[in-house]
Amino acid sequence: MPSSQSDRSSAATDVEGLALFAELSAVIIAASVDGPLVLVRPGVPADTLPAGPLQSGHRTLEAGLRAWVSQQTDLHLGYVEQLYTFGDADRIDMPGRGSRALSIAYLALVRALRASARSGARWQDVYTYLPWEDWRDGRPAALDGIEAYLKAWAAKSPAETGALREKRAALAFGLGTDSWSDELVLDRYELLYETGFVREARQDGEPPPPCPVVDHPMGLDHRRILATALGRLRGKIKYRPVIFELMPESFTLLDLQRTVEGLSGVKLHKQNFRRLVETQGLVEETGEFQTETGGRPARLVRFRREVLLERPSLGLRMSGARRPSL
Amino acid sequence: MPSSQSDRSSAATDVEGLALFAELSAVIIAASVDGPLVLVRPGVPADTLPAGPLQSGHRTLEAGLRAWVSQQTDLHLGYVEQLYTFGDADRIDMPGRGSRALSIAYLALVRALRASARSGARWQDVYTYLPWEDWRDGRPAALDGIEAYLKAWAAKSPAETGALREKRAALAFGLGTDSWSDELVLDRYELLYETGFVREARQDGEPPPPCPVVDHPMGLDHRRILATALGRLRGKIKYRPVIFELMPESFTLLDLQRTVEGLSGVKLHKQNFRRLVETQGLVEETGEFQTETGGRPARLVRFRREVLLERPSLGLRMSGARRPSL
DNA sequence: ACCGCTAATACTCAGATTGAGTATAATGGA
DNA sequence: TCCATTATACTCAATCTGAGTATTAGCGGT
Repeated sequence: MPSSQSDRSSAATDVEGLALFAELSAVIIAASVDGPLVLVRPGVPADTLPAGPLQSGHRTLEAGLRAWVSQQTDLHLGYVEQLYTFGDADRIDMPGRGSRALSIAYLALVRALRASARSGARWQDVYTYLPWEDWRDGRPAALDGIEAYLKAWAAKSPAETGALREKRAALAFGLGTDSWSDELVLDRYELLYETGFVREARQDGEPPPPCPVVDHPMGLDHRRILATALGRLRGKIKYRPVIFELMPESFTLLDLQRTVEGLSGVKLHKQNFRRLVETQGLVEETGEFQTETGGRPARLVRFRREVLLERPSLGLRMSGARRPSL
Repeated sequence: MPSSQSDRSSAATDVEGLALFAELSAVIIAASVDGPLVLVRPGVPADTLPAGPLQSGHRTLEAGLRAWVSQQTDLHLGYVEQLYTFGDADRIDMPGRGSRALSIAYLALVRALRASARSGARWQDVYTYLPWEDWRDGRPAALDGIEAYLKAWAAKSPAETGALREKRAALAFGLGTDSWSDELVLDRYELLYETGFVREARQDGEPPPPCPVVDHPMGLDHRRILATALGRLRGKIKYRPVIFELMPESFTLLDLQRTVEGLSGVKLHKQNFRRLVETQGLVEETGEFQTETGGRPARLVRFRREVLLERPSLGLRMSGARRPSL
């Protein structure tokens, strides 16, 4: 029986007796030419992320996660980072009084794209689940419905809170302005959850929004976890060279740019992007060329691993993030 | 009995039967004129952070944390954010085979400084526990010993790994260069842990480093948690206006600067700091003045809360972080 | 009333960084 | 050979940054 090891205050209620269950879940991201992919286990009511319970054989949480992933997918995880621990009492319907399911979510980046047959896991476009996050081809169509829906939601409440709601929505979705903050993924998701726009937020029988909703179903709170992961990753690539965890050994600068664009969901200014990569010294030439470019052949470069031991904070600050022509 | 709710692969070992115990712990930070303070429960072998077990009455993790803190300290938490979940099997000596203690750590910022009598909790200078992190009065004395110790540690291993170790240490502590990265708190701690410099990393009987070690004892992995919190906070104040969670209703620009300097552990260029705060529109005048400045009276300002609803990413980018005269 | 001390506030300026171009160089295919 | 296409090089103004200098307004003492 576990008991408090350092608590000296008087706990009013049950110090013992909460049956805990911890699940390790992983948002595994890979890059494709069309954008970021996430590994899911396709399921009948909804897709889910690879996950498994924490076991006594796991010396560390990360080791446990790696064990589950290799058991379920044949994939070797490179970069792994802890994302967030979810533990609301209602995150799983009726887990039973006195028991609680925690979910410790991790973000992992992989190079390979071999979907494992062993488990039936499959790579899915990240934006299948978060279609309003992709601005690479201009304003996402899903935003029309969302914008109207949020306006109605704001109008539905008294003036005071209505104005506040309006502001929150405007901030998260850049309404009214011409600025889109790529990192606010979680803020946007939570707004859509709060308003009942995404399906997992609605009770049985509650009507869907009057506009086409394109949120491919995900189980439990997995869409929230995915949103957390995407937001974190979009932030991280700006100050740490994690993007290279997704790239093959050698690649062209355009490959790199496409990968960054896919993740951050916006188009970048090509010349400035190269300038940034070059001046930061993030890559070095391999001496080889990629000829199937459709135009002049491109130098193949590789990540300069030494930068990890030179300056502590180096990433792609995304200068020249430009709005796709409104 | 909890059981996996979404697992379809064959778990090799015990899917059930791991007795879990989750502790909610809090790094509660407040500002004083001399620098940041952390709330601790002074203890005999070592100080510990306020903490308590997750209970079934806690609807959310954050609610549970707030409940424990108000029970133990009379403090009202304002800003709260989840930090990290620690769960290595060996983080507590021998919790028993088949049982595991998780610690879900939170960072909280408070304005008030009333240490609660109810629990005997006390405010302590953050740098009591991490003395090598404070560069406000020039290079911290503790670094002399650390530098020598790390050099010896690197030399102790074969050339190959030795060089790597040297680089890692140089990167984290800015050895050789004149740059100190305030955010690398956790990297530095982990290096000191790995080398056995901090006392909690040493087995019984293992000799302490040959230099004076000034790491005031902290229980369990609480120093690691504190390091995580400080690093996160140092990063966050640069792009989010969280610093104002530590400030009183009205304050002078110098008060604000001192608070930022205390947290980030470096001195800033005064004129540029003000320029930044002003151009970002982070504060507004109250019309009143602070006269006990020792010189010309200073305007009292307050945080412009509206900025939270204007631009999404606003903080004190710490331009003009200057090295204290080496 | 004046002096000197201290800190607040205002203004300056060169160098670096950014955002947004234009210009030129190699390919493959019609 | 011309053309479409992409890579790569170079330019330039606007802005941002780092580091100053200059001026202002209190206080305490004489």
